[in-house]
Amino acid sequence: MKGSNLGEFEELVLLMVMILQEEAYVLKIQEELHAQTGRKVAMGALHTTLSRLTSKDFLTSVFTGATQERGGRRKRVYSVSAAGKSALQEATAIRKTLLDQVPNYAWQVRYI
Amino acid sequence: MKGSNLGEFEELVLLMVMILQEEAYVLKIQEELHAQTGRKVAMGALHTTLSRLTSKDFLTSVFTGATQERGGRRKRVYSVSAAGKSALQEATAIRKTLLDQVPNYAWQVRYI
DNA sequence: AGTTATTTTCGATTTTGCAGAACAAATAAA
DNA sequence: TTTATTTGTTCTGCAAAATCGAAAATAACT
Repeated sequence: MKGSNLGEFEELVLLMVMILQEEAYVLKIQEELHAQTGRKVAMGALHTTLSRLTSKDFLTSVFTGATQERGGRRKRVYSVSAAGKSALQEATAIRKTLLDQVPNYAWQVRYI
Repeated sequence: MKGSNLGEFEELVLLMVMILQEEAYVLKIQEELHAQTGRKVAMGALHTTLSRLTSKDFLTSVFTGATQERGGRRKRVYSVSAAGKSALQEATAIRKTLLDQVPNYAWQVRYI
C-alpha cells in the first residue's frame, strides 16, 4: 500500500489502453487520445510514457504479425497488467472519496 | 480550451483546499492529505505545489491574523479560484468519460 | 533577550511530460 | 531491384512537476 502514484498523463494512457484493447498500439492511442481529450502528443512522447509504464509493470506488450497494408509494420500491442489496474483503481477511488467531501456539490460533474 | 493540465499531486491539493475551506493552510493540508490518502509529504513539497498553483491562478490566499497559541504564526489560507475549479472539473470530466468507455466494468469503482 | 512551536523560503534532486530527429521495416511504384 | 512512402521504434534532450532537507522568519511565552 505504498501508493505507486501515476502521473496524470500516465493515467490517461492506461485508460486509453484499457479502452482500445486489441487495438492498443501507439498510433491508435495517439489518435484516440487526440480525439477524446483534444490532446495531441508526439509519438516519441507516447513511447516514452508507454515504456515507463512498462518498466513499472503497469503495462505488458506483444507484437502482432505485420498486416498487408502500405507500410504496415508489425505493431506492439499493449495491455494493462493487474498492477496497472489496481493503481488506476486506487487513484480513482481516492479522488472519488475526496470529491465527495467537497462542500457545495454544484460545480461537480454529475455521476450517473 | 487549452487544457491547462493539472499534475496529479496538484489535483489532490486543489481538492484538499476545497474540502478544508477556511482551514486550508499548509499544516492542515499536509495532515489531512496524510489522513485521507496515506501520503506523507514534506512541508516544502506542499509549499512548492501551492505556489505553483498560485502562479497558475488556480489558487489565491490571504493571511489570517496570528492566533494566540504558542508559536502560532499567522497562517496563509488558500482557496481555489474559478479557474482552479474549472481545471479540476475538466480533468474529472475527461477521466469520467474515459472510464465509462472501459469494457468490463467489473474492476471499476462504483459511482453511486 | 532567549526559547519554542509554527510557517515560509531556498536550494537540490528525481520523476514525468513532451518534442524532434534518427533509425528500422514493410510495401508500392518506378 | 532500387527508390519512395508509410508505419512504427529508439534515442537525445529539455521543461515541468514532485519531493526533500535545511535555513530563515515570525510570533507568543518565559
